[in-house]
This record gives sequence, C-alpha cells and structure tokens, in this order.
Amino acid sequence: MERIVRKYRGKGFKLTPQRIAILKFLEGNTNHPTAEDIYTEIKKKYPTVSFATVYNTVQALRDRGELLEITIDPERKHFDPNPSAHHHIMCTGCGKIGDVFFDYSMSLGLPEEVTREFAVTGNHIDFYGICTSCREKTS
Amino acid sequence: MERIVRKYRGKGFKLTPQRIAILKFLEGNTNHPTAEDIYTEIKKKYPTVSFATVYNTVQALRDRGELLEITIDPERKHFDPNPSAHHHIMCTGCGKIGDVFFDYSMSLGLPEEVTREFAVTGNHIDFYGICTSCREKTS
DNA sequence: TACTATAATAGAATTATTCCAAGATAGTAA
DNA sequence: TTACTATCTTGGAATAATTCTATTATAGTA
Ligand SMILES: [Mn+2]
Ligand SMILES: [Mn+2]
Ligand SMILES: [Zn+2]
Ligand SMILES: [Zn+2]
Repeated sequence: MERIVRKYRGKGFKLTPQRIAILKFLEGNTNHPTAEDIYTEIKKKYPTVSFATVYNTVQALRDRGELLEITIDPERKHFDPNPSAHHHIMCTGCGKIGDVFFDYSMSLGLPEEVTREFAVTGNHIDFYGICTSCREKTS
Repeated sequence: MERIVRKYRGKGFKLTPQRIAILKFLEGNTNHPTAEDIYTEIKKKYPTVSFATVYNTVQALRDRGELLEITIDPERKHFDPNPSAHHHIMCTGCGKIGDVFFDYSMSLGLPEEVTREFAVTGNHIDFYGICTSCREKTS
C-alpha cells in the first residue's frame, strides 16, 4: 500500500480506491488472473465496480509496462503483474498457469531464412503439461 | 484434390464441397489464416457458406490432428494446416505470422521447481519482430 | 476550498465464437 | 441404382470477451 502510493504518485496515474484494490490484488499475484478474476475479487469490496474499470486499469498498467497480457490460454486473456521477461506453463487439465523463470534467449537462435525476413525483438515460450493435482485425479 | 480424397475417404469425415474447398485453401497454406480469412475465401465459390461450417470444419480437423490453433495473436485465433511441431514469429507492425522450423526442445530444460509441479508434455515458442515490409515503411 | 483533468459507472455496442433447429446430402448397403 | 441415415450445412439466435459512450464523480493540485 505504502509502496503502491509511492510508485504511482505524481505520474499522472490517479490512485482511486478501485485502482488501489486492483493493484493490491495484483501485487505479488502469480495466479495469472483473467479480467473476470480481477472483477470478482474487487467486487467483494466495491460492489458497484464495473468491467470497464478493470479493463481500463489493466490497459493503463500495460501501457506503463507494469503488467503483461498472456496468450497461452486460447479461451481468454490472462494478466501478469510481473512484467519481467519470463515464460509460462499451462496445465492442459485444469488451465492453471505457472511461471518459468529461466532465460533461454541464448539457445533461441533463429534460422537464417527467418532472420532474413524478421528483425527479432523478443520471445516467449509456452510450455504445456499436467499439474500435480490433475495427475492425482486421473491415477 | 486426389490426395485430399484419398486422405479422408472412409475415415468418417464426409467430403462435402465446402469442406473440399476449405481443405484446398488450407493445403500448403503458410499464412496462418483466421476463421474470417477462410470464410472470405470459401465464400467466393460458395456464397452461402456459413461461419458455422468454417468453425465446424476446423474443429473436426483439429480433433483429427490435421490442424493447429495458434495463440500468438491476442486478437484472434489463427489456424495452421501444418500440424508438425514448429514455432512462430509475428510482426508487431502488421501481424504477419511466419514459421520457425527448428527443434529447440533440447535446450528447453525446465527448472526443478517447475518439473516438481508439472509433468511437461510440450512447448511452443512465440517470437516477435518486425518484418521486412514494415521496416521499409518506417525508414 | 475550488477547479479540472481524469476516472468510474451502467449499459449499449462490437467481435469472436458457439449453439440450435430445420432442411440437405455423402457415403453405404441392399 | 435406390433408399436410408448419420452427418453436414445453413441462417440466425445465443454467448462470452472486450470495448465504447455518455454521464456523473472525484483525485490531485493550485
Ligand atoms: Mn508469469
Ligand atoms: Mn505454422
Ligand atoms: Zn491441472
Ligand atoms: Zn510487418
């Protein structure tokens, strides 16, 4: 909370109660929530909060580089309050998304026919797998 | 066409004219079309074709492992008639998607804290970059 | 304390995708 | 061939995610 105020004050980002609630929910959150996850959570404290506010806020944070949009799930977007370069793994059973903190860039050289056409600027790896609790269910 | 008929006949996949047109459009297509791209193309020859048919057909093909769904573009799904394991690169200027045929699996070992939680089954790399024609425009 | 640029809200609009019920037809078997 | 039926196609409605809009509220500042 202190940290949040310090971080955003005087940067043209108004700290409204709804935004503070969203920032608190996101801070340190490694669950990669969807817009609906955020909405549902904030609604507990602010029953009149709207989806527009959630989307506006995540967009503002994305524009400031404070949050990433994750595409690993074909069904919907997930958001990640950790903007540092890292990768993800999704359980194909339950959809749970985990972090993969390892820098693979060194190993990701591209074939010449690709670099001829594209100036590469970044990469992101989607891993797929089965999480522990899903494995228990099936066995 | 011959090849197509041979491939699907007697496999419980009815070869209707619309499906044949979709299969022809997809065969060897490396453009990673969206559902709308497919629909627009098929509509030229079959003006009454419906989106439902396009979606039904790509689903049927996906279920048979003949086609992949690509998630690199946060806006919409793209389809890939090449089901072999490969990766993609998208131009952040125009959205063009290219193929990356290189097997990186050897270099993609996962940290122990991830393998403890997930039994890994696959991976897919999204690369980002700027394509030639987008670079020309900006310069 | 007052002002104003910015944000919150409800609800409509848009877009992508799926569902549905009715009518057609591909493939098979007689 | 012909007839049958499981599967397919279609238009349009339904759903779900996301964005837009007009109005009202308010955070930050002077
Ligand atoms: Mn993450
Ligand atoms: Mn491809
Ligand atoms: Zn799971
Ligand atoms: Zn481009």
